[in-house]
Amino acid sequence: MANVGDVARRAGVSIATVSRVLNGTAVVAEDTRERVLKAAADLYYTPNRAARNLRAGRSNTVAFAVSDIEQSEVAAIAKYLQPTLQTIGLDCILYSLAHSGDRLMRLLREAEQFGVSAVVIVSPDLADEGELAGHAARLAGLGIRVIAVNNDRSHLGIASVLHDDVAATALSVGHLIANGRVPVAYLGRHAGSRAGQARRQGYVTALQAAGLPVDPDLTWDFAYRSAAGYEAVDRALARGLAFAAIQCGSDELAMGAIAALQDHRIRVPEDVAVVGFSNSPWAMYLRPALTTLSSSPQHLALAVRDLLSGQGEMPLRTLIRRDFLRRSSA
Amino acid sequence: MANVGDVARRAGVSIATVSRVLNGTAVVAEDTRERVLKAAADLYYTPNRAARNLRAGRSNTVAFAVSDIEQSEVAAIAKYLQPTLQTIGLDCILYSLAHSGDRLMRLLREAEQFGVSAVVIVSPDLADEGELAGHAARLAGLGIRVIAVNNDRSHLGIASVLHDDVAATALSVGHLIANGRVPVAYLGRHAGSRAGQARRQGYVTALQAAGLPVDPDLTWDFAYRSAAGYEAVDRALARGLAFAAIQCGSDELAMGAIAALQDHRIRVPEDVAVVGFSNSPWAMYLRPALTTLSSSPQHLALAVRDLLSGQGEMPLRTLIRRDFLRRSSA
DNA sequence: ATGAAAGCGCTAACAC
DNA sequence: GTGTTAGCGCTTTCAT
Repeated sequence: MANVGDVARRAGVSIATVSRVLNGTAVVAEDTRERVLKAAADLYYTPNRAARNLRAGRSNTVAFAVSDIEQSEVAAIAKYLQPTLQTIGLDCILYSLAHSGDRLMRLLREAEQFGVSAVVIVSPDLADEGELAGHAARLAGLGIRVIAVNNDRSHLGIASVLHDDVAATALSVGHLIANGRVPVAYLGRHAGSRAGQARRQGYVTALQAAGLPVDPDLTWDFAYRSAAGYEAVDRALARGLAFAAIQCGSDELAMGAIAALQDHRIRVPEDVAVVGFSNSPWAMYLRPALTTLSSSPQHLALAVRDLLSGQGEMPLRTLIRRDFLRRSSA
Repeated sequence: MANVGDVARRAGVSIATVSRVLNGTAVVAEDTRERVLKAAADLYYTPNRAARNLRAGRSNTVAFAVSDIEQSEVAAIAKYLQPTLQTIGLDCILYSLAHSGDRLMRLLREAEQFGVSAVVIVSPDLADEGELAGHAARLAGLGIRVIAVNNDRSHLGIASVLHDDVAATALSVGHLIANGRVPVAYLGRHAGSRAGQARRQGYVTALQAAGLPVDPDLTWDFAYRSAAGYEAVDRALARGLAFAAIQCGSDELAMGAIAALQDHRIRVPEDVAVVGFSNSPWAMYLRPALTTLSSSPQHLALAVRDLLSGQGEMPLRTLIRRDFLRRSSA
């Protein structure tokens, strides 16, 4: 593999001139310039990343830390984030957190060693907030930016790009109430999840705005996956709870919930309306087609790019709206 | 950030000794060893990756090239691959191909520049085979391994780790036939997909083994997503085609297919049986619960790890079986 | 406008 | 058993 020395020799110039031409750092005589470019092309020269990084003290890679890449909204973000960041010369290193707070802290602790220039966290999981804020501040001092996506960590001084989940859930639950679908239950993990808390907050807001009581029995704190949705509804029915609608914290949960309802011979939407969250690609192909809240992974990706390419201050909070997508399930 | 020099100074030794202790490359007196370790710990020393990579001429990162991270089987592989490779000191750089052959070729062409030590391709898309084989051979010469996952590229000399899709589909279609669910249709992209071709091959094998004709009208070549599944079945019904079962090339397709059948008031499984492919986390929460073929992303990840950690020859083909998971849809 | 040379942090070959 | 030193490939002063 050719290096600057090879190119310099072939072009009959010094390595400094090669560097100048290739990086456009200084004015070089036109004919020299052309000789260098020709030589570089002839030799299929490509700069060595490790050497560049060593020299620069930076790495142009961001750690993309995800709680669970199998969740549809997380996968959608990954899909758009990688190509978007590539346009500004950044690579994405995938880092699976597997819902482990320890793994997140380890990543933050070792971010320097990892040699990343930024950490993008896509994990709703709760974490030791003091430790998180501490790491973020320390890394900021080292020039390593920490960004939270689809989760609000702005109160920790961490730049956060997210959907307005409070408003979204309030909008959706408002619709359910307006259509007489009461009482409304809320199904979603929130004890251990920032995003879950925001979503539940919207639910509570809508109930209060309508002057309805918040029944603790109708908030079911379960994980995001379909299995959890099934189990939650199955248990609620076993307890004899009455409800006319379920607002879910994810489409996967909604799918599990609908399965449980159908297994109990409860019709959706006639007997119980169900609303999902974040419009998975398959949501409109469930039967009944799933009513849900929209998701804009492209917008999230662009906002992250802007944060990472911007030089100065980063806005601490970027909010993206979700729309109510009415289909058949509610 | 502390470096070897800082540690050496603090421990009162030379940088070479620090390196020896930290890497265990040579015997060092016990007390010296301890002083060095203490100093390193005190200074929170962590080796600089760029320097290491530059020195070693390697990078310990693998490019994880995926056609579409939103597809459930691809996401599952990503989920297991990253932590598995981390155990042998490799990072995964995510690289979205977005089903573009050009992007794959660019990645292969620039793999050196990218500084990756291996490329793991998880893309069923067809590509220019000559070019692909050429790049793989060139990269092998440079010590950069190319591995195909969930796709057979072994005929190009590329080490491939995959499920035995031919056997899996044959098994499943055999079941359908044995239960009198004929004629069986096949729904899945195969004109542009290696994996799709293998799956269809299994379908043809099963039909022939049973002495049944292969009706070209009953092979529907559509993309993997739910929307495509819906469209395929909708069109088949509009054409008045008769069939008693559909073997699908993915669970997403099966979901779309079931929606289309139900919209046409055709009952699943009573009128038409439907089988998916690769057991998505949500497959058992569809109603009817989706009969499908199992998937073993953990096994794939382990096999990839073995290929990447092995020094000598890599087996050109590692096959992992899929089981028939009988649920309600067939 | 161009070249010589230093140095980023690390490892390993070579002394002693 | 330990220290000295060269050098991986690159960018950037500092000269000229």
